[in-house]
This record gives sequence, C-alpha cells and structure tokens, in this order.
Amino acid sequence: MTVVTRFAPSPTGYLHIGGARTALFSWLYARAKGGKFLIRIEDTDKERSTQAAVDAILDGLNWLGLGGDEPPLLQSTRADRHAEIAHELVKRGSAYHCPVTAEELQARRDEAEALQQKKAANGSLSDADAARMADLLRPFRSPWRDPTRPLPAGAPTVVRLRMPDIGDLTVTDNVQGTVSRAYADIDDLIVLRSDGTPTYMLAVVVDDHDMGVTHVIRGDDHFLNTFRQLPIYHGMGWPQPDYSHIPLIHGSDGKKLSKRHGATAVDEYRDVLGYLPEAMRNYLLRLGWSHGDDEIISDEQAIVWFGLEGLNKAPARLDFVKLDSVNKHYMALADDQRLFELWMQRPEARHLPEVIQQRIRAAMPHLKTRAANLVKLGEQARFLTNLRPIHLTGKAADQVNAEARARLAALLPHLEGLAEWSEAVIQAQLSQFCAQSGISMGKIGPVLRAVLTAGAPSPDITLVLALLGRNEAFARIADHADAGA
RNA sequence: GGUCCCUUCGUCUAUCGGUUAGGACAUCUGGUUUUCAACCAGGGAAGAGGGGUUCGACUCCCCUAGGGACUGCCA
Repeated sequence: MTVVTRFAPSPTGYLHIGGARTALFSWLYARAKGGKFLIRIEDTDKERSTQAAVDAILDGLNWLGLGGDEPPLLQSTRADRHAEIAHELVKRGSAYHCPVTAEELQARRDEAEALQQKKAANGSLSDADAARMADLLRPFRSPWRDPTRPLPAGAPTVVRLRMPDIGDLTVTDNVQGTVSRAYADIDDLIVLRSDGTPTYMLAVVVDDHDMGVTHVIRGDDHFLNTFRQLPIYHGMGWPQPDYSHIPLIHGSDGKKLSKRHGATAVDEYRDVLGYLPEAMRNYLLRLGWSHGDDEIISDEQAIVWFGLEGLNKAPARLDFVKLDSVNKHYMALADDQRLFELWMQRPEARHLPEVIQQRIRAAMPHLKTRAANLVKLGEQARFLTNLRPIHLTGKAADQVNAEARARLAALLPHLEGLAEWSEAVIQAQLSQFCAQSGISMGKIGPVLRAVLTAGAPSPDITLVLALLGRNEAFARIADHADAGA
C-alpha cells in the first residue's frame, strides 16, 4: 500500500506555525515511506475563505519546501460528490433527513447557556432546571432519526448522521493511544446543510477517501472529531485511515499560541524575524518529535529517521532562543550568495549605497558565522554600513586619546604603500609596525577597532581593515589620526 | 456542565520497572581574547501533589491540582 498523507488547511488567513509543523510531519512521513504528500484547501465556508489566504498558505508551504506532489485540491470543487455521498448514507440508513432549523438549535443552545449562567449566579439549580439543562447539553438527537416519523411536507431539511444508540467507538491513534467514547456522547452531526452544501465533517472524509489518504496527521484539536468522522467511513464501508493527532504548539507561557507570544504566521518568520527554511524545518521537527538525543537533523537524515512512534503526546512551547541557535547553525552552512540575496530583500538593506552592499557581499563568509538570523546579520554588518564620519561614544571614544591619535598617524604611512590590500598583507604590515614601534598589538588594536567600528561587533581587526577596503579604512583612520602629535 | 487528552531541569526532550535520571538550548563560574561572537574547562538545574501495585516506580493503576481540546447548518 502506498502511503498518502495530506495537509488540509482552511483558507481563512496566513499559514500558522502549528499548521506548518503539521504539514512538515505529513510531508516527512510521505517522504520516509516513499509515498505521496497532497495539499487540499478546505474552502467549503465561502464566507470566510479568500484567495489571498490560499495564496499566503501555499506561499508559506513552498517557502518551507513542503509543496504537494500534486496540484492543491480545492474542496469547493467537489460539492456534488459530497452531496452524493450524503444521500448514499441516507439510502443506507446511516443518515437521515431532519427538518429542525438552525434557529431552533440556536434557541436550545441559548437556553442551555442561560441556565448555566443562572447556576453560576445562584450556585445551584432547581431539579427541573437541572434536568432541563442536562438534557439540552446532551448530544443532539433529532426526533426524525426515527425512520417512521413523517417529514413535514415542503420543509427544508439537513442530512444528519445517525449515531448508534448503544455501544462505544474506539479510535486507535499513533499519538493518543487507544481511546473509547460512547456513541451516546456523540451528536447526530449534520453532514449536508439545508442548502445542499456539505459540512466539514463530510467533506473531509469523502475527500480523504477519494484522494486515497492512508495516514491522517493533524492537530489534536481534531481528535474528538475523529469520533464523528469514523461513522461516515463505517456507513460507506470504506477503510479508515491511520490517525496521528499531534498536540498543538503553545506559547512560551504554556498557553495557546497567540499573537502576544510573538509570530504565529510563517511568513513573519521569514520576512520579519529572518529565519532560514531549513532551520525552521529542523526546529519544528524537534518540537514534538525526537530521535534519541539528536538535535541538528538534516532533511536527508530526517527523511530516513522520521516515524510516527517518535511523536510526543504533550504540547510543546515555542522557544525563539532555541530557534536562534538552530538557525545560527544553518546560517553558517548556507551559501554566501544566497544569504546575500536574502539579506538584500530586507528593508534595512535595500536602500544602502551600492558600494556598501558590495562590501557586505564580500564579507558574507565572515558575517554568516556570527549571526543567528538575518536581523542579527544586519547587526553584525553594522561596522561595514556605518557612514563617515563615524561618531565615537562611550568606550570607543575613551580609547582615542592624544597618544592613540598619534599612533594612528604613525601607522597611516605604513598602510599607505601596501601593494595589495589583503588580510595577509595587512597582518604582516601591522606586525611590522608594532615591532618597529616597540609596542604590542594590544596598544594599537583596540584603538584601531574604535575608530574603524565605533565599537560595533566586528571580527578580527585585520579582517575589518580588509573588508572595509583600502579607501574606507584609510579614511576612517585618518578621521581620528593626529599628525601633529 | 459533559466527554476526551496532557504534566521529567527555565525551554525542547531521552528514559519504554532496576540509570549517579542523559543530551541540547539557555544560565552561572573560570580560561582564551583587540570589541562582539566563537572556542575550551567546569557548575547549578527536573520526574505537579497524594495514594496504591511491586523486592523495586519517572515508567503501571486511582484521586487531586493545573493546562488543553471538543461540545456550530465554522473548519
């Protein structure tokens, strides 16, 4: 049997970081088993679905390298098929037409809530009220589930699933284990609305079946839904998929992830926070899945190692500090030109003068090993992007006293005549200067760094000189050198 | 209210009845050092609480507490 997994987002917004992880697991499992990974857009709610959201989600998936093996399927295109199955379920006795209106159902919920509030206010309820509330809160059972009860003529109906009266339904899940629920605790859910359109519960099952999905990996907010979907498989006599319900990702305080925890949208991780997709994959993979003590796991290794048995049952918290450290690892490995291009797409880089952009391009091999993400890369590159005259403050300013100015002035001629402006040549010249002047590198290094970088983070001072280029380095030194001393 | 799920260092996790409870990130101390980063050496840090079962429990069972999910003609 060929493994088929899928990712089925509803297009009501951006790609959520939790969804991205779900997609990653599904994608990895398909890759690991030599199967197929499919994408289905669950756009049966026309009110809330937008094309912009579809584009954003696909864009996020593509950035993460989690494209489907076939073009994405739009669920809305399959409404006829869904309706066909709904009617087939009725024909087979697994479902029935029900004329109870949405308003009547809402009235029930309102009444239940009113009673709950009454209880909260009074501390208790009369026996009659308590019984009424318990009844209202029980899974809905329509009077028309009785097949002999005649439907009112001309009234619009929905199609409801007929849950068995007795017995339990058992779900075996790779993450949640074996869990049973009484059918009595499951409602006669609606599969086809009164306007003839399918609901989510029906559409998911029909599409998963028709797409040949063998393994469903999804958030555990869907776990209880499994008990409502399985009866559809049973009603149609279809084989049920293998389920893995993974825990949701939480914020740093352990609460459900929301905006106040930082980024929830995948495109923010790319555009604002400056992370690399391969780092996101590695970090997300380790969030809720493990393979012994392994932390840094390449895509190739992940595909070999990934399995459902490594999934964790408890929700994990997002930790940007750890993400930074993982990203840092991949930054150092990344191609220089690629990083330069990514950096150039950032707003803070786009408007820099061409000469400075080129300076950064040349410095990339040294910059990339020092930064945890593209934002930090900018901080590490600040010594290259500072414009003259460089204003010195704090410790940098303290370094530059009269003695230091004189030293700089003395050094200038030594650098002036260099045939080649390379790290090695500069290094040799600096050493020679120190030897001649009878001083150690410690006497000139800090001063040079001060006037060259103004105290900004920077690599070895010789490298700083080389990366700045002859003219810029010279000018920065000359700005603070005092030939008169 | 009901049903279901979760709980090991600050965080991600290993452990699948017998370990000095391991690793990573973070943190602290020392070293290196021309800033920052890196690097080297070392340290601190955990089984939510309470009952069982067992020769023995982080591991199995129950209760409590805390967290979460579902309970829509949303997905």
